[in-house]
Amino acid sequence: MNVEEIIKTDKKMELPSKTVIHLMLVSNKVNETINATLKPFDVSIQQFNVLRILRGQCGKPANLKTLNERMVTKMSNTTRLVDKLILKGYVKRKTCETNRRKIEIYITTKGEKALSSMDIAMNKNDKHIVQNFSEEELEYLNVLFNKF
Amino acid sequence: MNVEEIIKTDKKMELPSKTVIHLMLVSNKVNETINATLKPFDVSIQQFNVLRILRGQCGKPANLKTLNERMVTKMSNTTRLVDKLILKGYVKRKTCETNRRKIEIYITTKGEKALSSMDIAMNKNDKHIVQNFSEEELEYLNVLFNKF
DNA sequence: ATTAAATTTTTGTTAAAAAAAGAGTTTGTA
DNA sequence: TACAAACTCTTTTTTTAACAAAAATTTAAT
Repeated sequence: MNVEEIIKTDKKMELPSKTVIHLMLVSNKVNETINATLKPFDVSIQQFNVLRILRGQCGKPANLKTLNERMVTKMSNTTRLVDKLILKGYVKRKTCETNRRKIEIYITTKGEKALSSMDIAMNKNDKHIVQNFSEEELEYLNVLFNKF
Repeated sequence: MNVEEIIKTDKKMELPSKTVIHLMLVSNKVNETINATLKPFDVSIQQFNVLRILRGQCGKPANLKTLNERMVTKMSNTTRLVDKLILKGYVKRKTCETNRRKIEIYITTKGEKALSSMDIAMNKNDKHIVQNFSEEELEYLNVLFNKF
């Protein structure tokens, strides 16, 4: 992937702008491979992320707000995103007893199993995506990412 | 932005997976700022990109296929994306005389003017996004991006 | 010259995302 | 208690994207 080649005509581009465009190109490319990887499982990236977050809760439920803070999508969409996961039987929803505004969301056994097989495919894809990096480069890339 | 903090619970995550997630978080964050920056101008990121590509053509028209090769979206949507820009008076469409399958797309003077003011806002935003980076770090980040 | 194939763009349909407004619940304060 | 404000979630509406298929034109082959 080479930005210069893709953004041929704008020669006078400053480094910050170039970097941002480059970032977008990279993330679009990566996103495509992730979508393709998850396609056989019939879940979106966001749905996959929710499942992972729920598993990370280790039995403890997560409410919508928590999910949202750890995710990218907008609150209003999280509701329906969870709806879809419920339809698939991957998660369960239950109103919190101590604060009835809150909705507690759990991953089901079925959800955990599905997630396991997704993980295998995703891990393979992740490795493929960064195959041109050495371990040191990856470590440093993560350090740089923290500066955003 | 710190992944560890956001993906708290998954301790056993491998470096490639961690990096990919980190990338997604960063690009989502950056995307949000870009959307916010363009919002006052009432154009989407994609529309902005089309305008930039057209300006880069230096008077020469671009057809839909060319636009598409330099963009992310699907062909079928590029048609409608250009429709929106025409409605705003930012671009013009004209069928090619030598090959009437082709549609030539030009940026208008109004479009160029609008784009100029977007550029100022976007450049400012780009600089803000990478404010924590030194120039060397940015250069190296671009080198690393080329490895994807 | 006709027909088949390829190219370029558009249209229609469906699903997903963004934005804004709304409903129910709790908390704090007078 | 009562009332306002804050919190959490849902609903509705509008945009945008994805996918499949069709339309229009050109190219190539027989």
